[in-house]
Amino acid sequence: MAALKYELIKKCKQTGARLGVVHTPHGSFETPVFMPVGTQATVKGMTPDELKEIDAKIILSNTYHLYMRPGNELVREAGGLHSFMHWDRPILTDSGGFQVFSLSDLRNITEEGVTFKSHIDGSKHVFTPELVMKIQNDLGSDIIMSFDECIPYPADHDYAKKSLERTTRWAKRCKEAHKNTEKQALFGIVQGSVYKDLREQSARELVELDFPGYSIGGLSVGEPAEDMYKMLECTVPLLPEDRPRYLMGVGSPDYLIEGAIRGIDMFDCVLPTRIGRNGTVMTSRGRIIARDAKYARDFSPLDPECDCYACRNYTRAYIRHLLKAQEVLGIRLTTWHNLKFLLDLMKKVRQAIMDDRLGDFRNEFFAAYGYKL
RNA sequence: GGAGGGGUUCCCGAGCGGCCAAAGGGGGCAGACUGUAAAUCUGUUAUCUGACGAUUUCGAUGGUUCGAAUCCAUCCCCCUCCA
Repeated sequence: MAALKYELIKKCKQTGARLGVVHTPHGSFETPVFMPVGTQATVKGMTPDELKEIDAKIILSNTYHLYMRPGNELVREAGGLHSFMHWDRPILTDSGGFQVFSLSDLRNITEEGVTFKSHIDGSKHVFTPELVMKIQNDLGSDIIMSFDECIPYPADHDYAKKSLERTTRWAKRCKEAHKNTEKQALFGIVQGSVYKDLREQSARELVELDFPGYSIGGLSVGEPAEDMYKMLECTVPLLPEDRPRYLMGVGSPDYLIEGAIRGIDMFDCVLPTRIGRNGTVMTSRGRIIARDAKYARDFSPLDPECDCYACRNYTRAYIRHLLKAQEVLGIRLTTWHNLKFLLDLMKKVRQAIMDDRLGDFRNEFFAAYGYKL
């Protein structure tokens, strides 16, 4: 039996967006889904029970970080990542491909793989597709990513092409190295920067390799939103209908809705947790910087339309006070709220697909949030 | 009573004749953050002006000097030690 099954429930008549269910060894989740990021085997500031309370169905963790610390062998000894971190629902692990991008001054890329200098102690490590598979097999996540190169924006066509072709070769090596196919589903990652022909080439090459799901990477790295949407429009139609499509690293409300409209099923992003820790919250009426002085005497909740733990029990004035005083509860509450906000947003997106009105929902949401239509 | 040290912009604290509206912290204010090297980073913080620039600041008052937070005099506070 395969580790992953995608079930298409229905398509929105208004937009073509997909409502589906993904089945994994640790349970199922409805799509489109937002996955909170827990890089170091923890969603910063949240316990697994709290994540369940806000109805998170699947979370993300990271190959590079867990390999560096505490080490994949240790996680395996602990009984795998689920057991180690006390999370029994699905987990997706990223391959370290994003660290190829974000730790660019600490690494060197060759055909064989990527040599990293550890950001922790400077020690040298070589990541190959085979090692990345071994690490993720040790971690035991339900959905694993092939090792890719996430290139910066802007990138010239020539480099983007060479890079995507190497990413395809690495994907092939990943597929050959990955033996635990009944417990862990391996996704290939589409690259190609903002070039239509390259995105199409990448998608075709990966589909040829037949993965149980497909990721779209290398977007939301600084390119204009319009470019990202165009890339989705030319990529998604080339991906098989019976497999989930995962847009990596995307998490602002507009991107989530626009992504769903273009046929994306899965999203992850550090945005809600990071901006929460830095004092910004997303509300039904747009973003607010909760630290700002104008909320010092605002005794209303962060978002009057939200029923999360923070909004049920605390005021903007109190949360602002906690943030200013650098109390951990402050960033816990903003994190909690932001995650609940996005998880609720995706619930509404799924309902709108069910009701064939995602286009209307988009317009209503954009107007309330303050986005341009 | 004697000997010494000190009072700097919201706070702490550097500066010790011009390059000083005054380093550096802190605090305040504002902004950014999108497969997490992030509870981080950036900007700003005398007044007036869009800007050039102008004006008032370094305990107080007077003075020396082309020019003073910086030198001198007097005064007012604070701290340490001795009696």
